[in-house]
Amino acid sequence: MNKKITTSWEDVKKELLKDSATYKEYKSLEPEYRIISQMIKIRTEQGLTQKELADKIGTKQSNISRLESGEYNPSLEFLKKVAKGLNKELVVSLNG
Amino acid sequence: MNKKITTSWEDVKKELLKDSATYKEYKSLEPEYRIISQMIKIRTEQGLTQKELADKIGTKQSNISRLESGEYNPSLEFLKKVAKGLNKELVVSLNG
DNA sequence: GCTAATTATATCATATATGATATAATTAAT
DNA sequence: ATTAATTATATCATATATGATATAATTAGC
Repeated sequence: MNKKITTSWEDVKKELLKDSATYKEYKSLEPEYRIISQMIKIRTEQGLTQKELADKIGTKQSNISRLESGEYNPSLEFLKKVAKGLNKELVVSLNG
Repeated sequence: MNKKITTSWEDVKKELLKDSATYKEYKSLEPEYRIISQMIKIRTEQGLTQKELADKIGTKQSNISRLESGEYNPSLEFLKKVAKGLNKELVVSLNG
């Protein structure tokens, strides 16, 4: 009836990562996380660094990082600016 | 060579309206104005007043009015809340 | 026209986004 | 492994979004 009692750090990390993945998947359902994922994807596809993107739109690398972290609630204007820096158009609409 | 010198108030108003329409058309190209127009349309189609919508999402009528006026820069969260009040999903993405 | 309902505007308090700088942590290149 | 480049985190100052209340203006029903 005994399960393993000692737990390696690797096991812990694996567990943490699983939780993290679940959490991120959960979060990815929300529009703000979807748009952020899309922005990161496009930025990297274009071979842009955060700093380069920041320069293009007149802000700082740390602010791009903050946006991409998904830890806050950006304004429409800011998203529009970033979209422009990626040579994309921001589209916002209602579905359902 | 003379054009009409006296100008009626109606003429002025017509001119102002024309400018206003042009301005609104110009503004409507921007995503924030598109989404706002869509929200107003859906709200009225659903027969909801600003107050009713406000109550549903825990804010005040004046704040809905402010949003619908298009005179400021809403956050993604706020748009999401309003979308939810309209039983819709907010969709944000990059095009182009 | 009068009244009620709805929407718009003004204003204040507060929370929070944004810009900016510094620096830590991570990743890439050699 | 070291160094350089990139990204993440922390923090501060400032601007602005949001909630709230009051009231004006507009619109709808009668």
